[in-house]
Amino acid sequence: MSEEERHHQGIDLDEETLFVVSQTFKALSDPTRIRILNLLCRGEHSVNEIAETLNLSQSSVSHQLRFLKNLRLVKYRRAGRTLYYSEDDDHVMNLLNQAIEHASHH
Amino acid sequence: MSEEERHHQGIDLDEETLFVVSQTFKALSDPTRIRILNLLCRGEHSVNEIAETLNLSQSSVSHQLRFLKNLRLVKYRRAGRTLYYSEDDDHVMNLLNQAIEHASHH
DNA sequence: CAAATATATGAACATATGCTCATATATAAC
DNA sequence: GTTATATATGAGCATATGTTCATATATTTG
Repeated sequence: MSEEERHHQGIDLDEETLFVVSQTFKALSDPTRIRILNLLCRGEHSVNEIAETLNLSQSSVSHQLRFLKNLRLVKYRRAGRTLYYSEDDDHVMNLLNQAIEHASHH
Repeated sequence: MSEEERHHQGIDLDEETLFVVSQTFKALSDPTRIRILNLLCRGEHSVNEIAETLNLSQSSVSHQLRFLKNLRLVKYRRAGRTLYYSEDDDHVMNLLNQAIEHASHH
């Protein structure tokens, strides 16, 4: 059995894979972060735009964006004093969209 | 724009969808639960088998199985005094396997 | 029924998490 | 430089989470 095939069958996950997977899902396990990522699906937004659109405090949004940035799920570009955040991980966004798609059909 | 199309574009998630999605990912955000689900990918296992195979306490496994059972991610069948647990949500197992597959290629 | 085995459960505890508040930093306009 | 605006950061707090320990429940065996 090859290395790749074993992954599909669910045999002993190594420590690093386990950590990465759990961290990834942890990022998607909070309603606020889901709403932020879901908003960024539509395109880039500044911190204040996110806060106003989702009715969250500026501080809360900034903290969550730092969290998402550390996991490289979002990135930003600066324009003057405004930072425009956007998504930065197609694979994770794909997982999120699959889950939303599945959950919303009920 | 139709209801279905809006989901793909990421506009306002309703409260229930948000809750279901966050709960689903929360289930997948813990290393112990990931290991349990990953083991159940290979077929049904009793509580003690899971505990021994993954080197976890019986109590911890039972608690986590209750968690997973409440979310209908696992089910069980009784054989005497032994309960054999197995996976019960193809969609979520699919999300997990995608993440594992992606993470393990690094 | 009693003893043994498999699993479930509840309390307690330490740690993690997400928010708010206050304040700091950075850029722009004047 | 000073002021205004956009964002970041750190402390503090309440709640959530995962584990262990002790014990309860359920099923089988004798």
